[in-house]
Amino acid sequence: MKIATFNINGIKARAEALVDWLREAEPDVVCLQEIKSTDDTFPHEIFDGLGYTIATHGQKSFNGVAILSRLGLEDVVCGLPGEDEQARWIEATVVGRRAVRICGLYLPNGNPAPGPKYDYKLAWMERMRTRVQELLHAEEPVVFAGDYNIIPQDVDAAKPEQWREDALALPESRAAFRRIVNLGLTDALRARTTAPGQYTFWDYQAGAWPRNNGIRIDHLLLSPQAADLLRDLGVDKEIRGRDKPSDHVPVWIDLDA
DNA sequence: ATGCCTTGCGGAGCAAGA
Repeated sequence: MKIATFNINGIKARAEALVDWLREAEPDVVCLQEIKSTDDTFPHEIFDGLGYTIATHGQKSFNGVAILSRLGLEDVVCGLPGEDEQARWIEATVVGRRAVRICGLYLPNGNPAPGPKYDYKLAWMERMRTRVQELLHAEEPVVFAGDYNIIPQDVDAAKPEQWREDALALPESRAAFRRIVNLGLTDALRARTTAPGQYTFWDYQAGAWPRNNGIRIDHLLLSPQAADLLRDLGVDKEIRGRDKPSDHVPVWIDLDA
């Protein structure tokens, strides 16, 4: 079961590029972030003939998450428990040979820090931690896939000094991320390699892509039962060099499920 | 240097991203 996460940065602006990538990569499940679309205006028609079932949790202009699946989607839940005006979380169960709970998330950016946006980020992460804890009680395969807006360690940035005061890398942000991971999750990429340079985002500005000034902020965290099924992982980096790309690239895992 | 791009909204220039 190939499961990908991709911050698409506007589904309407990226429809053609997304379909091209789907045809090439053939993922079974895709968690999309920043669809920047309501459920009503989500362009379902661009996926016609590709065989995906789609669940969306959108809002006007900003944020918005969705899950695409070639294996169907069951028990869809939108949003973390508690009130939230921002569409950042969606869950569904996908059944292959094994049933896998998929959580697609778009964690708040949090800049500028300190400030109300940073407070919202940390509070959101605490709400996520509670939900992760609940889901882990089932002792089943669960995948938490998305744009975490967290640079876990200095090795995950080309120029870590540029991010010292940033909400993506502040010690309190990293500690909140570790509190989630330490519930028993595996960072799928770090289970495969300790190598530096595994970036998933390059800013549009200041020639970040040609200079390879990237950061790793898109992650797939696995429950113990999902980690036991991990067969392969990849970052589809070449997508970033195409015309009109998202500033993020897809990250995927293959589970023996 | 809160800009350097890019998208959405709406029909000009902001807000937001990271």
